[in-house]
Amino acid sequence: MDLSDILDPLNEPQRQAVCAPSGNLLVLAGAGSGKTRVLTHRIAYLIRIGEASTYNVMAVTFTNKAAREMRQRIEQILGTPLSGMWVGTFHGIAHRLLRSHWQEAKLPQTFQIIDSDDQYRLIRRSLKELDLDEKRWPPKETQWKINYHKDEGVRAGAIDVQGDLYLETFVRIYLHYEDLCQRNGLVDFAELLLRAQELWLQHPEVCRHYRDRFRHLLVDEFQDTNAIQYSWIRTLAADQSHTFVVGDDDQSIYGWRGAKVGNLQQFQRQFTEVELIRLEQNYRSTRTILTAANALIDNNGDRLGKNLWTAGEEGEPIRLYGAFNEIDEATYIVEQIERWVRGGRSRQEVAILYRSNAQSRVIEAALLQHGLPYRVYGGLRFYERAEIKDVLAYLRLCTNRDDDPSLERIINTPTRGIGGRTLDMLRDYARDHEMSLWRSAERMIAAGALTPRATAALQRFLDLIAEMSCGSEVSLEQQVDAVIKLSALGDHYKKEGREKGLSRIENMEELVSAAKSFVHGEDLEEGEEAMDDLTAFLAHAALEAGEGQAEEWEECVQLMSLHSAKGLEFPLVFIAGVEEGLFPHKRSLQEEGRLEEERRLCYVGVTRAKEELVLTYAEVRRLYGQENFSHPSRFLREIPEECVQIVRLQGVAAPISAGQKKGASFTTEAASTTSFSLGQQVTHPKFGEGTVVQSEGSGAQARLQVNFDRVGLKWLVIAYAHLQPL
DNA sequence: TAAGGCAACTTTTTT
DNA sequence: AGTTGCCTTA
Repeated sequence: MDLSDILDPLNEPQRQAVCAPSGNLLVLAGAGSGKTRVLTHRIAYLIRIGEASTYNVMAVTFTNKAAREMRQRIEQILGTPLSGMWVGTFHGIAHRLLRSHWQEAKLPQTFQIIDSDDQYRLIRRSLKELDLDEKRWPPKETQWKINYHKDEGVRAGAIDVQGDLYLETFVRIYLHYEDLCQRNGLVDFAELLLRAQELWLQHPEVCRHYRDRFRHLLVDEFQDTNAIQYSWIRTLAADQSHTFVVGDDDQSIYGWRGAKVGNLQQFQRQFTEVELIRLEQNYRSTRTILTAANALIDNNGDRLGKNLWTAGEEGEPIRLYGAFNEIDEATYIVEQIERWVRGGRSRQEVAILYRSNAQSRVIEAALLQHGLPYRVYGGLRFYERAEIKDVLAYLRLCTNRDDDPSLERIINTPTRGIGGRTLDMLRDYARDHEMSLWRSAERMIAAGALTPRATAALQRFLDLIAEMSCGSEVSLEQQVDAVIKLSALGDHYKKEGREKGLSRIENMEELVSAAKSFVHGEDLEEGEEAMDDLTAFLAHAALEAGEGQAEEWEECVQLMSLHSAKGLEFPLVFIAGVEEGLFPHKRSLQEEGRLEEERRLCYVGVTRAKEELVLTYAEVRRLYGQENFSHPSRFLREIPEECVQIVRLQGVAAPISAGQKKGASFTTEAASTTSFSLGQQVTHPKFGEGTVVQSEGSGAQARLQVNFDRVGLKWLVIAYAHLQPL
């Protein structure tokens, strides 16, 4: 048997992992150490040597993108399509199970998946129905709490309130929400996993079936699994499956949303005879970058331990630029990118990373000013746009009339004379008679319980939906098209103003073509043919929200948060805003363990860089309309000096003219022969070194505000302060 | 019913 | 600063 195409591209530890005998394996894969390669080659290997067929393998990832890539790469190696193999996200696979076993899972066959926006609306509705004040029960927080419990595998009924009034109320909300979902046939993201887990536990015969089948389980990014995901895998694996887990505790950055780094250790303890393999050879970054990354992460305790190394070159030093303000910072970054491009390199190779999305604005402005094309990751995705969600709501109502949230969304969009009064009456009726809004509308019309005007408007709406639900005779594409035409959403959005309305209409057209190219049923198994095209399309829309922008991303500088940069790599990386308070973020300092997570985030950022890394911070940053004075991040001190080249322009005022409204590059000649300018480095006999950040007054009263490295902000009268320019 | 004004937010994000 | 959701007013 020829295994060379699978094994030759691997180094020793990688090969060990790929060829390990069937058992439980934990691969601790450092950044850039070829984790995906190991995963894909492992699967290819198992199939090639006949240890498993595609039918026996389940591979789980966190994102659809990762799942797609994995499938693609394995197919490439094996040169054959992978039918029967389950490769997908936790949620995607759970969904698939629930579709096949909707009865055992106690779901209606037409159940639909709701995204967090839909969930938010449902929770607000629950609060309203329970007569609870949103001030006391902020919907966002309540939503977070419910999801937290679900992620921990805890149902409302399982919470012991112990006479705690607050907790008791929370449980009432949680219960009500669960009830609402059940009655409407709706399943939120966390519910998918929880239901799937309960399906295993309550139906051992179902569980046994899949256990026998999936003798090989592979899980990517294991450090990101939460409690329910872990126990789901644990339940499925039992002691019969071989579980191959890949992760990196140093890249765990999602603790704040319930991910448990501890699951890596837990896996080691709970699964039988876990072999541990470390991948430490890095194929991505220069030695300098790795030295910095290693030193940085070494400040975290409680690690599984790992040291990245490379056979490659030392490379350029990491550059550190201390900007005067965020505008100066952005200008510096853009100038450096221009230099890079002048040197014959491509814009696509450059990424600008930041801790919080709000930072992108200033950088975008600078890029725009210099005519550099860029692309910002994050933000609203395709299926999350209002107009798309509107169309989807119509479609969902076509499949399931009892979907109240969808009905509420579009009953008066576009406006058709069904106002708040009518809706309130509908809601009351629905609640009193425990039925859906749709049925209530039918009944109330029949009973003549509404004004003639409202009755007519409602009837028109009911007829409209009936007209749209032409059933399975027409194609998916035609149905989507019909909904858009009949709903008159186009006209509705046209009123919204030229630019915006036009793009919304384009998006709706895009949805039609998405429906056209949507193929469902390629890889169907027994019990799955029950799902019709429309249901499958709606599930797809909910589970895969789509790309941020479908626009061309060639030759663009990439802007994104540090979180979304995980898993990517770029020859030139900027990390902007490396300041105390911003990175590490001040809100992470309150909570236990969050600082370590921030450090891991920094580690992730640093290890994105292949060739060059530039870190920047600003002395003054305007954030939320407030000027903030800050200090370089502690993380900067944790990077060895010999890796870093400091590029602050000494003794010369930073170029602050751009956008600085008043006092641009002022001087204070009157008080002293020495002049100071904003951003200038100075030294004080008592306070040490600092930066001039603000000025006030003139002549003998002229004062300067200086941000000192050691003692922070001070106002000083120039005439007495004995400041020396550095 | 629709528009306009005002107050209250503002870490990170996938499914 | 800029957005977003809520409430008032026409």
